[in-house]
Order: sequence, then structure tokens, then C-alpha cells
Amino acid sequence: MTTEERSAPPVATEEQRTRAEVNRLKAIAIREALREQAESEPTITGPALNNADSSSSPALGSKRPFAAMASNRRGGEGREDIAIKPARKLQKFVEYEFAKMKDTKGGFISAEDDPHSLLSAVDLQDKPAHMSLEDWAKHQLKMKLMKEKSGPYEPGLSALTMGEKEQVRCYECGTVEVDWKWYEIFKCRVCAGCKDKMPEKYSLLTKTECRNDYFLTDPELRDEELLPRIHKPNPHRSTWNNMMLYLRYQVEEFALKKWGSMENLDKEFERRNGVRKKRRDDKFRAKLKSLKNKTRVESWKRSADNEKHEHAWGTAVTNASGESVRTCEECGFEIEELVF
Amino acid sequence: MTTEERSAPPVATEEQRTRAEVNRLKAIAIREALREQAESEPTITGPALNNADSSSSPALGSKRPFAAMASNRRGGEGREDIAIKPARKLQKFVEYEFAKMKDTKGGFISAEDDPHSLLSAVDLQDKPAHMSLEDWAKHQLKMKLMKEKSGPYEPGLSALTMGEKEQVRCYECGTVEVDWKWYEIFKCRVCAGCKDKMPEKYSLLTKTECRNDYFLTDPELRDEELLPRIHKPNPHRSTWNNMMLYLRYQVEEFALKKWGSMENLDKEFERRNGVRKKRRDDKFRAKLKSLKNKTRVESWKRSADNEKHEHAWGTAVTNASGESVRTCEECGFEIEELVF
DNA sequence: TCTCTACGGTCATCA
DNA sequence: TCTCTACGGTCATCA
Repeated sequence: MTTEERSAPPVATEEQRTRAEVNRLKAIAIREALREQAESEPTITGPALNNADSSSSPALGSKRPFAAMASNRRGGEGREDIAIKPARKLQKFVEYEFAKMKDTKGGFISAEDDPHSLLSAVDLQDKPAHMSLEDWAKHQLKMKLMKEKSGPYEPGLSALTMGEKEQVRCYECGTVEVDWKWYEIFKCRVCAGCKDKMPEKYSLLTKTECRNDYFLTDPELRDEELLPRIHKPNPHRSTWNNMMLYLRYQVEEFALKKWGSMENLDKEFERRNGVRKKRRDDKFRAKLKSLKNKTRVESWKRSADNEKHEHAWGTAVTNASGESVRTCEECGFEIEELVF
Repeated sequence: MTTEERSAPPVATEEQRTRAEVNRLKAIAIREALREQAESEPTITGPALNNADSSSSPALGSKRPFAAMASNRRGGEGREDIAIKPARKLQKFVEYEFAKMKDTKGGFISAEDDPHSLLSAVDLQDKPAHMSLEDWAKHQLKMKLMKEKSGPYEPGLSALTMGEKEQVRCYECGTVEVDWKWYEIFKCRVCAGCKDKMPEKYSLLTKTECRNDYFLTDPELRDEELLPRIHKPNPHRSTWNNMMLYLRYQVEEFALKKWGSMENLDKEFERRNGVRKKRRDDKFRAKLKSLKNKTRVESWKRSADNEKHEHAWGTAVTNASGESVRTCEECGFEIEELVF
């Protein structure tokens, strides 16, 4: 893990950089915390592997999703062999009866579904290295529809009119005062208090932050099925394009699958930084070189009598870059040639 | 003018290259022919400058549009000072009464409009160097709407029921047997015979050809207002994306305005070719270099006793690329460093 | 006689 | 707490 800032674009403002850095540090903090938790509760990874089991009613108020996240979050670190074992893939195709599936056309998922396993149901790890995103998204959608059960989601129903068993409660504290907007959009059952208490899980990221900090692409971020979002008026000016806010744990979960592990994400970060640096250096060197040549020629021009000058090329010299270079023995001007 | 092929993408097939070459040669041929014609009839450029004058009924059957084209086609060469004189720009804003304008919502232009001057009405030359294309297109649309007159276009009207004056005739031979599909889509009055006889003007170009041969971009080619097109089933497989066919003289006219002159287009062609070549060479050199390093290290490994080896770096040498290079005096391995 | 969109990166611009 | 699309080039892929 590097401590370098990730999201800073070349022209980032100070606040942007600070915010990105805070985001990164938070993310590191969660991972560390979750690793510790997972290591102290090793058997808790079980439910995450069973997330495709739609017939089991989730234990209300339990911390299961949190722990399940942990096993996902740890990714390529220690338990990956468990997290991606093939049995999981098979389960999805075994446990469902297609005839019972129903497309609600609304993009909603019935209340019983565990939102934390929503993204896990999609097998990004099974995606061929460069399978087209569109295909992948289609596949993802199919998986999601398979998970959907009976009727469409009914936002009008009050939690109080439902039986205790169907009541929607905060994942973290078990309260019934779930943020309904979040529930509808993110399929995330959490109360305002817990949201604030656990920003490393429930804070919101702008689209730009998702792009910069997790290297998600525009098509990925455009796909509402893949990553739900809240639209807010643009803070700069309300007439501008809406700001889009994604839920951190969902973004992290998707990024983890996209990149395989957080370590890979870091590697990618380093790689891009390296490329950027190299490009800058190359440009700098090129400028330097042409400047040197120019001044050399200029000084030759000034010093020498201004006769017409035929370059007197020396023998070709191959330099460390594999370039074959000839230098004029009178004015010092250099040319490159490509030899085969 | 170069004789090099223009449209050949790196992996072009033989026919594609041939076709592109034929297209280019044809285009050269027209330009030459038109230049000669324009030079022998110098006063004929007049009507083209008056193309914004909507109250004048065009002289039917005359070769005016053809000659008008010529004056446009020559672009930056000799008569440009006439073609872009500011008076033309003023005319557009003086001659119209906005209250009489009507948006037909169909994108049609009334029959009296001279299709050859359709594109000329848009002032690409007045467009600031990097004015956004979208803005430009909006402006273009406005200009076009300003040119529209009373009622919407009535495709059902037979030419025979109209008075002699309103009859639609082929620009080239004056026959009444105009290709109506072309008339509707391209606003181009030409008969099947003349189309065949003058491919340098009336042949169709695929979207890919427009992109490769004239460096038009996708947003430009997507804009139906800018360049009309005929949709045909894809010749490779009818279920694939439709093939889009653009009218050569319209594409040429637009490209001419976009690039300023055909010479600029050629320059751009050379420039891109140069960049492409350089990229190829650079990649080649890089590969060569790493190969050389590898074999050098390999042979050192094989020959020397396999002791742990600390590189013994020589003094830094600045080579022709401005790179500071050090070479290990034992194994020959090179590293670069950036000095400031 | 093919076309679209994706991928990297970098912008300005505008919204 | 910003977002979109444009520009170069190059692909594979799919349609």
C-alpha cells in the first residue's frame, strides 16, 4: 500500500487532493480493520459464500453483511482461495428455478435480498481477461434478475404494518429507522446514525472520485444496474450536470472484483503514475535536446563566418537508446537515422 | 499533393487500399478539372457568393452550381480572398426577416434551395480555431433554418404537375428524371445517368472512407444536419450496423472548409503518417534496446562465474537524446538517469 | 464498398 | 464533494 495520493489529477486543487487522500486513507483503514476482524472471527466468512442462497431468510440485525464484506474485501490477500472457489459459481446455477423468476422491470430487488451480496453475485473474477464490458454487464443483469423473487418492491409499505419477520432494520444497529431513499436506490438498509458513524463503509463518492480513486471507467459508472447512484444538484451551480454519488462499499466491492485485489489496484496506480512520469520526462528531455541543438547551431551561426555550410557528417554512432546518430563535425548539429 | 494512399489503415486489405487510392485519385482529378474550368470562366464565381440570396430563383439547368463548387473547391489557393470577403457574412444577417422563418421540424429544405450552396451557407471559416464542434453545429443549424422558407417540403408532388418554373431538373443535363431519393436526402437534383457519368462528384462514400480519406470525425459524421446520408444494409451481413453513404461533393465541400484547403488536408495526412511512423520506430528501437541489454546480460551470466555481482557503474555519459546513461563496466548493463 | 464502442490520457469547455 | 464530451490512435469485437 502506498501512501501517495491516488485521485489527484494533474491540475487538482488543494481540497480535491486532500479529499482524495482522506478517501484513500479511510479505505486503507477499513481494510486493516476488516482484516483484523476477519482474522479474529474466521468462521464468519461462511455466509458470504452462501449469498446466492435466496431461500434462507437473512438473520435480522446480525452483523453478517459486515463480516461478509470483510471476506470479500480481503480479496487476493489471504483467503482468496476460499472466496473464489468454484463451488460458489456452481451454486448459482443449481439453486434457482428459472420458471419462478420474474422480471419486475423496475430494477428493484425484493426486500429479502441481502444488499451486501448483491454485487458479489456477479462473477467478475470469472470474466475473461478482456471480455467486453457490455457483455459482462448483460451477464450481470441476468444474474441479478435471477436473484429477484416474487413481486415488485413496494415503497409505500410502512415497516410498522409488516410482521416482525419482514421488518426492514438497519444492518448495523437493528433500528427500524432505515433511510428509505438509500434502501430504494442502493438496496442498503442503514440508519442515518450508522451512516455517519461508519463513513468508511457508508460515505458517498462522486463519480469523479470513483474514476480517479478506483479506476472505474465511464461505461462502468454509467451502468445503473452495476452501481446505483444518488443524483444531487451540482454544488458548483445547480443548472450544471447533476452530481452522482455512489455508495463507498459498493464501489469498493466492484473495484475489488475488477482489479482482483486491492494490491492490484495499487499496482495499477503505480503503473499509471510511472507512465505519466515517463511521458513528462520524455517531453522534458526532448525539449532539452532540441534546445541544446538550437543553441549549438545558433552559436555556430554567430561565431562562424556566415558562409553556406554543408554538414560534414561524422560516422554513425549507436547510442544507448539504439539510435544511430551522426554529428556534423563543423557545427555540431545531430541527426538520427534508423538502421536495419 | 502526394500520391501515397490516404485511407489505408494499418491493417487495410488490398481492396480497401485500392479503393481508397482510387477515391483519392478521383478527387485529385476533379480538383484539377475544376481549377481549369474556373480559370477559363473567372466571372462565374459570382452566383456562389450570392447563395444566401433566397429571393432569386435559381436559373434552371444552368451549370452554375458546378462552377460555384469550383470556386469553393479551390479554397486556399488563389481566389480565397474573394470567397471569404466579409460582405458575404453580412448578407446573411441582413436579408432575412426572422418573423417569417419557419422550422419545419423535418430537417427538410424547401425545393428552391440550391443544394450546392447548402453547405457554403455555413461559415466554417469564421469558426474560431477550436470552437467546440457542438456549438458550431448549432450555429450551422440556425443558419440552415434561416434559409428555410414557407411550407415544409412536399415529396408527394409530381414534377409534371408543377409549372415549368418550379420543375425540378437535373443540374447536369436538365432532365426532369431526377433521383427523388437523392433529392429528398441530399437535396441534390441529379439524374441516374449523370450520377454514373460523374462519379468524381456524385459517387457515394462510406462513413469509414470519410473518416480515413477526409479526416472527418465521428461527431461530424453523426450530424445529419451537417452531412446527409443514405442508409444501406451492411454488405457483409444484413443484420449488422447499416452502412452509411455520404455524397462525395458534400463531403469534399465540408472537408475543404474544415481543413481550409486541400493542401492542408494533405499536410495533415503527412503529419499523421509521420507520427505513426515515429511511433513504430520508437517501439522498434525500444524493443531492440531491451533485446540488446537482455542478450548482453545473458551472455555475461553464462560466461562469468555465477557470483553475486554488484554493478560497477562508469561515469554518466549524456547521449544524443539528452539521456544520462551509465554502463556497468563488468556486465555491460545500462541504466538511464534523469539529471536536472 | 462496414460500423460501433471500448481502452488508455488529457483537455477545454460548458453545463 | 462536479460532469460531459471532444480530441488524438488503436483495437477487438460484435453487430
